[in-house]
Amino acid sequence: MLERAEMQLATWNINSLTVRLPQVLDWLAANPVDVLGLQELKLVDEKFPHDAFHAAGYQAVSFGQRTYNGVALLSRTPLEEVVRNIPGHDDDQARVIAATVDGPGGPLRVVNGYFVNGQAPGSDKFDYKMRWLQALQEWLRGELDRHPRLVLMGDFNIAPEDRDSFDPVGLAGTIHHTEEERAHFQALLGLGLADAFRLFEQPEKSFSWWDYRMLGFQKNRGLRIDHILVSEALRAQVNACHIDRTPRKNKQPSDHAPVVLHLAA
DNA sequence: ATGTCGACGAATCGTCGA
Repeated sequence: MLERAEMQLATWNINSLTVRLPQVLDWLAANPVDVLGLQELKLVDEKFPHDAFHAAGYQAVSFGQRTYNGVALLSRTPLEEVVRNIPGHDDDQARVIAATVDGPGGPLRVVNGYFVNGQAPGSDKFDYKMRWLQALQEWLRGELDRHPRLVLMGDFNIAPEDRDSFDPVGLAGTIHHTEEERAHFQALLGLGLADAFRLFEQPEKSFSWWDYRMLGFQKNRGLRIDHILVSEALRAQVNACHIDRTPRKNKQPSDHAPVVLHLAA
């Protein structure tokens, strides 16, 4: 039996799987990761393209909804113990899917989330974001007890620090940048999770999202809001973490770039 | 503040969300 040198996981907000399926398949062909978490499917489970992913070597579990939100996990190996949304937290928006996969050194719990955007501080949507983040944190506390080897990935819609924003001064206090959102991000780290991207030296102005407007990508006016957090039990196995900007250069790109995690076998 | 997208309904654009 051939032993894999490494396991790779990735997260990508693809802003409509209906539109972006060809790009996801192209990216997987060039980047044959073991696990991929997708956000903003914007389609119902009945329309999820299982056949296309299966042909590419992936099985998938999805949690979709019409028009908005929707998340999925793709994996080369079986996805077990699938959980949809935050247990005990009543929510009519499809934002979380979690599953257990075989990992290097033992099973790996993968939690994939499309965190609430929150629109603007003071809005009802911001209040919902705060409640959602609180519920996530409380659920993850137990989830980490049950599954010490855990990865939390997704579109967090939070720029954790000033260096994660193209304009930390001008955008101070606005959505993605508020103290309240950043406190929630720190609370997740306080559970024993580490921001895998920051375990390594990274280029300055590394971002994962750029507004479609105003030539955001061309001017690198972006935010780092897509993250992969790893539990303490996994930390020593993290070999690398990087953002792949290449799909953002394509025609008809998602506004987000994939983030990739390398785990040592 | 926003020149872009994408989904939707019911128009071939207006509205919403991001």
